[in-house]
Amino acid sequence: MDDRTEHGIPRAVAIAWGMAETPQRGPRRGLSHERIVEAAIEIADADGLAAVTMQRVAESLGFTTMSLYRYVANKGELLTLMQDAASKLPKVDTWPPPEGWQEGIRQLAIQLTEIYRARTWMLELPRYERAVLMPNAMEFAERAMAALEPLPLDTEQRVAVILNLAVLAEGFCRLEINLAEEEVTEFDAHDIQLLSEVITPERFPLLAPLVVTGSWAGSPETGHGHVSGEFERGLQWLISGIEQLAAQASSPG
Amino acid sequence: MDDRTEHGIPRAVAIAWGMAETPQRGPRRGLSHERIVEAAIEIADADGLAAVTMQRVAESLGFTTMSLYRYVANKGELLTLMQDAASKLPKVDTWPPPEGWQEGIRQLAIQLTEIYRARTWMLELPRYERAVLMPNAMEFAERAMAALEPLPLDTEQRVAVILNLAVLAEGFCRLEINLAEEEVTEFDAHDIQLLSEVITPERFPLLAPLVVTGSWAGSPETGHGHVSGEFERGLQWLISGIEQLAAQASSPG
DNA sequence: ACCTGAACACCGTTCAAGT
DNA sequence: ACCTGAACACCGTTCAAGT
Repeated sequence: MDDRTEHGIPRAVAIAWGMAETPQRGPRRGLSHERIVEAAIEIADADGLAAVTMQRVAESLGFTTMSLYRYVANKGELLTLMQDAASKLPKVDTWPPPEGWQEGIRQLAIQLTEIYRARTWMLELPRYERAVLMPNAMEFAERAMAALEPLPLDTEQRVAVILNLAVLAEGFCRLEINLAEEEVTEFDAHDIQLLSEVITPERFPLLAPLVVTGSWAGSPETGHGHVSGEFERGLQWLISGIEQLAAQASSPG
Repeated sequence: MDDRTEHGIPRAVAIAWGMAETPQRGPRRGLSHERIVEAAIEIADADGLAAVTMQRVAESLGFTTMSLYRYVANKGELLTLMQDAASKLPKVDTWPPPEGWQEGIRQLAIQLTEIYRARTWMLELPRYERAVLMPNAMEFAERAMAALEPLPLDTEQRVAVILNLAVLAEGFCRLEINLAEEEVTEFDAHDIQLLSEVITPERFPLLAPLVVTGSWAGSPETGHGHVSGEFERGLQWLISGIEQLAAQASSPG
């Protein structure tokens, strides 16, 4: 099975949109794309992405490993489908929110971070196991477009807002998880003492003091080491940048 | 070999700073951390990250696979070391640039994207094979701090700028590579026709028209599909956000 | 058309042994 | 202390065969 359809569209995109025909004739057909993806996500949720092997996914469904290959060209395709399925935004009663486009932007950003934080395995997926044209990525973009509608921006500007929003949210989640898992967690005074032998004021005049005080990559006990404050600032800069642009656009000259 | 030192510092960090003692006594010692990392990077540059196996790295150095494990606790540690070694910023004559902090910020962002674009395998590294305290990450932060020095910001604000800068640059490189490799490259009118059957104006009233015209995930022939314009906008929003903050700080009240 | 079973060509990593 | 050689416990994926 090739991982492209007869067209330029990746097979995973076609499957996600339900465009990959799975004919009804023949034996049992106990399996389906949906069931396979669902089972894989359950395993990732429970035991992490490394636990998602073709064997284990199949086993959890009561089928042979090889039966999966009738539905999926390779493991990467399955991962791409998992990524999209896990990206489903929460239902909202009214959209965009009446508080204004800034609130809409902010809510979308927060919803993205909640998705990633609930499923950190999503940020462990290989870079290429994602596609722009998947249903839930489109849904995100559509909601963002709706929130931005009252603004006097051209298409490219709107697209830029959406991409920056997504990049910021994902990037800071990644950073947050890295910091939580890596060095920072178990830092103590002794470690900092040790690091300060190489991170000297001579070599890092501006940064060395911050490392010592814990302001840079600091430990949780110093009140740093979480990065959500920096994310909110970035979001605010994005929003005020858009405000400025909108003001220019509506009063030209 | 454990992947932590006796302290909370990850072994990879200690190695990168030259704090992991490799005693001189004993047989040949033909190997070193530097040579191993260098060899691994050469392989990644030539044949991609997937080609970097312990066997191939060792082989390219003329040693047994297992000899590597005397220097590196596991493959992940090697990947972390590769990440940092490949993150070396270009030498600059004068820093920060005399044109002002905005130019400094911009130059740093561009330098980051050039590093990633030259070595796309860096963006394929698993999320956890990165550490904040590695030498070249520190060097980046130090340069950014130097560029920001004239500004009346507090420490947390400066840190926020640096993190947003890094997140933006990396995120857009990732996006750019995804778009180049994935669906977009080989899109034609027929594909769009096919997609427009599921991406309908009913379900995606604002986005569907953009997909048809190629403004969203468009093909190169329509002039879209590259994302550097959106990155520059984000960078500009970041910069004007900082300008605004700085103006507030210097004229309080 | 759907699923199975056996086999292949890899991985990273262990362990005990050599010098 | 440094390196080797053989072995282990996995992977994803192929292929030919069953129903």
